[in-house]
Amino acid sequence: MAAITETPEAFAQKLADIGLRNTPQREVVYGVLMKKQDHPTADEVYVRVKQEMPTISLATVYNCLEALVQCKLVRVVNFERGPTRYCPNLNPHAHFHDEATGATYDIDLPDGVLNQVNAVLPKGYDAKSIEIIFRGSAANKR
Amino acid sequence: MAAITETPEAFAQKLADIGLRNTPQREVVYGVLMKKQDHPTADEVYVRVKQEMPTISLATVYNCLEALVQCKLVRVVNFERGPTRYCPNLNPHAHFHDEATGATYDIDLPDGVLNQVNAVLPKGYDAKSIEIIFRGSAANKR
DNA sequence: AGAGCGAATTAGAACTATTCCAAATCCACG
DNA sequence: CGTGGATTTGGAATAGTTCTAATTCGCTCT
Repeated sequence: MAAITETPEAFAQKLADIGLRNTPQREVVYGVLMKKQDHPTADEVYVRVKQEMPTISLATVYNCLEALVQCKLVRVVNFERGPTRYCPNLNPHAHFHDEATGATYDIDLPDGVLNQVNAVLPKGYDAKSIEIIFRGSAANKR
Repeated sequence: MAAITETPEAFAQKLADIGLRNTPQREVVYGVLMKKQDHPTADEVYVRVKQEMPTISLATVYNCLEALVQCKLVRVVNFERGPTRYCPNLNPHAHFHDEATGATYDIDLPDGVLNQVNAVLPKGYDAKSIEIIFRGSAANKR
């Protein structure tokens, strides 16, 4: 499931919270991520954004993605060699990587599971976030 | 905990299993990984290996690491932008990434946990492996 | 409305990690 | 001991990302 859709004001506020401005470019980049939640690379985002805003540069796409990550509207996903991917789903979830197709699916995580996993940490370790990645095959999904 | 130390014969056999030869370079690279289990990058491995075998090339280090990954003596670890890291610990374990120091620690995983985590997968998903990454701070470790 | 000013954007250069390539070398087998 | 396939090597090439310097944008303060 997608995160709650942000109003333009809430979006601007999230940026303002960390001292950044809202800009048309940042809105469009965020819009593109929300529209199709498939963990695109920066390059893929660039291609999609250019359809709405043909003058945008790749450097700006990187800048916008970084801004969105900073203000916690987007998460970065790095589970293999190769380009970083971006994920606007903010609910607690794991990623399932289908090795046959290369597709990535979000797996919702019930509250309990993260606590159970967190419990394996020995004394002295304090985790701020937990990331879980499955690899395997997914039968006829999407 | 480290994986059980391989005998040279068992090491050669693992390679042979997938149709690769043993070579001095591959032994040295593996030895370096076993000696200091700190998730080095290919470059770091290269530096360490050169002390024992000054003529080795970086391309060969990449080749050897790839060979070791193929025959499952080493795991690749990719949890952030930047160079791939290599891990010779084959026991089921998670990784804890200390954001303050950049250090990575292995966290042993009791059997039950992986099963519990696996149970969150909806019908149709079949996971061959599960990777768990913690991020946070570790008090006075190592 | 206009000036000033820091933030954001842009294009392209630079950089890093990795892979590719072609030539030289090694090694197992007949 | 010669042949063939695998491996190693150094350098060139590539992919993804970050950096840089110049321009533009858009508040804020008159």
